[in-house]
Amino acid sequence: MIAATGSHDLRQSAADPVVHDRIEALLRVRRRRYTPRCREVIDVLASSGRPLTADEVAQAEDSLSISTVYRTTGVLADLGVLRSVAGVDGVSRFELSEALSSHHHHHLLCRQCGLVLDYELPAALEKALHAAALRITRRAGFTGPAERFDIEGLCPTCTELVANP
Amino acid sequence: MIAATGSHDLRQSAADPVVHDRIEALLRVRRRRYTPRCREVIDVLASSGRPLTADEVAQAEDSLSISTVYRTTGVLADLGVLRSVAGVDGVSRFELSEALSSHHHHHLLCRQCGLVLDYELPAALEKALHAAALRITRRAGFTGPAERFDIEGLCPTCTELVANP
DNA sequence: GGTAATCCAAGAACGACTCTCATTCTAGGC
DNA sequence: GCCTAGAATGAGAGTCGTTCTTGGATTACC
Repeated sequence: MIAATGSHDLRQSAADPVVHDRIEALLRVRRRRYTPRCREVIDVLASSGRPLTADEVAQAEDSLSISTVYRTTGVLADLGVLRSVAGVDGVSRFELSEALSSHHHHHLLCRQCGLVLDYELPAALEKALHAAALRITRRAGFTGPAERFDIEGLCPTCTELVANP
Repeated sequence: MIAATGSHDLRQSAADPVVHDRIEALLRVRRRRYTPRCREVIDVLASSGRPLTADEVAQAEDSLSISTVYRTTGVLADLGVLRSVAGVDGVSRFELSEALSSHHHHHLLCRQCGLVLDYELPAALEKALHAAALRITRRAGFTGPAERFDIEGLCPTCTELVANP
């Protein structure tokens, strides 16, 4: 399943109330408040069908300054609420962690404009990949592995632009 | 197979003469010289068992200034001689393209220090992944896909550091 | 209501990378 | 071997994404 194909717009719905509750609980443990700014960052990311750059998050909400977005995403990433996605354009993007968004997925990246979309793999293939990743990390002495099956290509918009410049 | 496990040192051997010849031919078509600096960049990358940052390349050869490394790697990446690898630390690393290094591989990344190592997947799994990637990109309207099965974790050195700070 | 902790915005600082420009090198013609 | 045009080089300035700092605003808790 592919989210936000073609156009680069954001979805309309905000984050599930349960998601907010879980994040608030996590923050409480760390003695941090679930502030309006923090909630806004979560809502923007939850309502987008794809990982967003700090700049995109700040643009989506007038009340969010760029430094607030960076600070908040940093804290939330530390807590495991957000995941940082390294794009091919050197700009990092943020998305809700899989534990909160409740669907395991990988990324489809455009090597021209840096767009990042989500997709899901068939369960059988996912299982085989996971087993292979475990074997490989163990052999290399790595710990705490997480695998990513990223696919890089040209998005429809950039493909069109290359064909008809 | 894992290259350069544990210690982060570089291999000793330089690039295969055939590799140099092929790169020189590619550069000639573009009216560019295969200069000593350019050759040094290739040698450093070919003799390393893992992708290197621009800084690491410059450090490996006293005669290479950082701007020369960035300029040269840019040209060589355009030609398809080098591949740029986006690390988890936001620093890009370079390696010989698979066409030249003649082994298809993926990357093992340390989320702490950013180290990138190479590894190879069993052929059967590689084939299944490739087929899945084709299906997914076609459905999303992407073109020219290239898939990457990156595994992220803590390298042995960083695992040790976390255990005994 | 008081106060201590946290949050916030603005802007400075930082670092990776790119660009600029004066100098050096080199291929190819004499 | 010498000349010259054009490519390559290195130092340093500039750009841009990201992080840090600071001083004031807000909030939780008493």
